[in-house]
Amino acid sequence: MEFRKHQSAGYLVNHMARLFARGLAARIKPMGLSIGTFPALLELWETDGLTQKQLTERLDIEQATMANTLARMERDGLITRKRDSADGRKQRICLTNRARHLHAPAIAAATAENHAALRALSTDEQRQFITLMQKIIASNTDTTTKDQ
Amino acid sequence: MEFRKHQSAGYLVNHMARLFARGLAARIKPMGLSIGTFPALLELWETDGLTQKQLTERLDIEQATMANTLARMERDGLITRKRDSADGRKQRICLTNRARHLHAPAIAAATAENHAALRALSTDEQRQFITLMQKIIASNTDTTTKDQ
DNA sequence: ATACCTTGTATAGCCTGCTATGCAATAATA
DNA sequence: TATTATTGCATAGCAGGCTATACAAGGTAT
Repeated sequence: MEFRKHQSAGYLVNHMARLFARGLAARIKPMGLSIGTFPALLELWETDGLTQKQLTERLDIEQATMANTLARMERDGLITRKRDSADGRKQRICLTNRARHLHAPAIAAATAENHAALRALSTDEQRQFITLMQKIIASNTDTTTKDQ
Repeated sequence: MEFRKHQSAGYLVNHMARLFARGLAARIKPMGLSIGTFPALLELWETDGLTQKQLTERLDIEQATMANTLARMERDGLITRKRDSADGRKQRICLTNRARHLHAPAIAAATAENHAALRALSTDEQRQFITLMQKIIASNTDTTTKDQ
């Protein structure tokens, strides 16, 4: 049973994710943002008016998690939710002005955190790292029913 | 503002961590374990009777998080907590028989999950990936006051 | 038209992470 | 020795992840 945590991918991935989360949280807290909203904001900055369903699919997040995240975002004045006139089940998620104005500083913060977190790696190593993660994610994600 | 999530280390790390967590959770659920207990169990399987303080330092987890995790572990019959006779503030964490017997199957589950999650990578790439993560974690961890 | 199925959200309840705070035991100092 | 500081743990409260479940809106089928 020679299991060494520092050689275990799962252990390292978890630890690394907590370190990234702490770092980004500290950077975006001053602008009133928390990390859970970030992925949703990224999607909405690119295409406003997405459905909750579309967000869950694009972000690989469970529907219930997204519903709760959107509730907090609405509470914090980042989004508004409007029922779709054509299909009363759907809710269109729209950014508020506040959220639109946070685009540039939030992206800057995320970029800075990525840079800082990877500072121990050379440019080549950083590229390798990204590529390896993309492979891992692709092979562990069910793409058969996503984002059609 | 050309920010692409699939090129962002932070985004990928978060997604990857959720995938690993889902995978391990599914594998250890049948034995009545959840992922939050795993790091603590790893330490205790190696050296039983550690203090809560020692656990938080070795796992880079906040004290409050560890206190809650240990409370769940005690509730679930994985550990017992005994006050230290020499220093009444400290609590020695000891594994129950149940936890000791879970060692082998739990390690097997974690090993299997690591293997499955990395199946898209060659042996060389897996080594590179581990090494890169170790570098990132080391450069983002404050080692000045840890584990003295 | 009625009954049934599917789809999109919401809610309840839990785990795992965090910060902030309280408190008891010990250590240090005036 | 009495006071103060430090140390170790617990608790409150929240964010963000999950599963299970409820429910209303929209389709389908008889």
